[in-house]
Amino acid sequence: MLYEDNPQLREGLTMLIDGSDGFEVLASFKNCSNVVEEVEAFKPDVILMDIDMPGVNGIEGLKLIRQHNLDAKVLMLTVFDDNKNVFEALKNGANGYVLKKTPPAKLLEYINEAASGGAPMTSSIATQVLKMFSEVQAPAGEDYNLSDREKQVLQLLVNGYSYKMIASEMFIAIDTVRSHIKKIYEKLHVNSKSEAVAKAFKDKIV
Amino acid sequence: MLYEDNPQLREGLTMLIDGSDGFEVLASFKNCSNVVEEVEAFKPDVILMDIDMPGVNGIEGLKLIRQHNLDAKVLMLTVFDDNKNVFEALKNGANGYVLKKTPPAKLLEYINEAASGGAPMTSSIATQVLKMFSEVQAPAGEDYNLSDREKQVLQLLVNGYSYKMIASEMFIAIDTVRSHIKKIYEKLHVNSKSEAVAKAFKDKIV
DNA sequence: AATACCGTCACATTAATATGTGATAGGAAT
DNA sequence: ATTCCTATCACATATTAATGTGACGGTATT
Repeated sequence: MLYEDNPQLREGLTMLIDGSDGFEVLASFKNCSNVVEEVEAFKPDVILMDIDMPGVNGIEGLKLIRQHNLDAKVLMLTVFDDNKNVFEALKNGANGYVLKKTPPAKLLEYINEAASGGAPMTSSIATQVLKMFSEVQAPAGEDYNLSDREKQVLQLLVNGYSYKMIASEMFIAIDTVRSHIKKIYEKLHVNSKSEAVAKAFKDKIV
Repeated sequence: MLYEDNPQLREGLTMLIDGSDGFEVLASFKNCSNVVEEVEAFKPDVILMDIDMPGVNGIEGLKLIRQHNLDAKVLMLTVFDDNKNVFEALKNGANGYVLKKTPPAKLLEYINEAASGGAPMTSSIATQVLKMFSEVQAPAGEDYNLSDREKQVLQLLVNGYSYKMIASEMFIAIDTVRSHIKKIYEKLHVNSKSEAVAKAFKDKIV
């Protein structure tokens, strides 16, 4: 099934696919404004989905399809490999992401791959995807050198414990808790509980 | 360059690669215990890196290579496509991830792809990668129905502002800040600043 | 017109936090 | 042997935060 606003490209793709053994275009549309009904009606194996369409675009269409738990494979098909759309598409459960400049033979291969549970991606996209992964990585930034005891106190702070509760949880005096916390603040360069908690999350200390 | 502990496979790969036009194995090793020196000495374009090796394994080796900013492409080569290793490898900057069962011709193609800046992946791996993306997605959990003003206050709390500071930042009385915060606590089902801050992070409200 | 929020402010009280200044003891490193 | 760090505890004080109760005007919905 095809979603593509450009009539020429839509026809071109239809001819390519219909003209190939084992492939058939069930239907094609110029945007996703009725995507749910259409997919339910035609039950395609694979949907070629353009992103940039007037009206309801490809990303929105993809979301709708996934929200309704329709089990078609969705292969995003677009001119640009801009970071934002790639990420949006992938995190919303696209099954692949290929550029329109893909040669026809390769495109058919990709459709097959998507149909059989693969994840076809143009290599420039795959590279981007990998880059996103390595960027997700912990910034390996400052370690802050929190001692074990300090980490433990911070953990309890994050969990919303008061000083008193921390003291009884750790079997130490409340004043000891205080001094740990003071040390933590120094090490994290903050001066309030909320900042410490926020930093603990941001820097993945906890 | 090859890192592979199994001598048979090491030789087999060497023969395959050396026997192919345009390919050459510079060196091969049975683990990564001296990976940094070796990579610096041979300056390979692409490294085929087994993961499961005694001593310093492939993931560790990859980390070492990236820590030292050596610019070789690293293509992970492994028997299993287990989730944990895939994720570890990718987030540490692997350039590709292929299974050992890949047919020889395809493997050479993958090496080429890696060398030219691509991101070759066995399709089962690519599928996993996509799955990880969609899992990263916000759980679209509870909305908590915070009003605009409440969100703003929460944001400032997260940034470590005191009530007084929030009041002056928002040009409202400190008592108004108090009442906003009380409302926030009710909506988030918490009863302290740190819990609210923690929840704000966990549920990506901010 | 009644209801339900939102956003604003006030007063009062108790609990918790932040900060300063020490002190003691044990372990690790030089 | 000395220094440095961790972990523990104490006392004191000022600031903040949490909670309760109540009020007023505005907007949106029904």
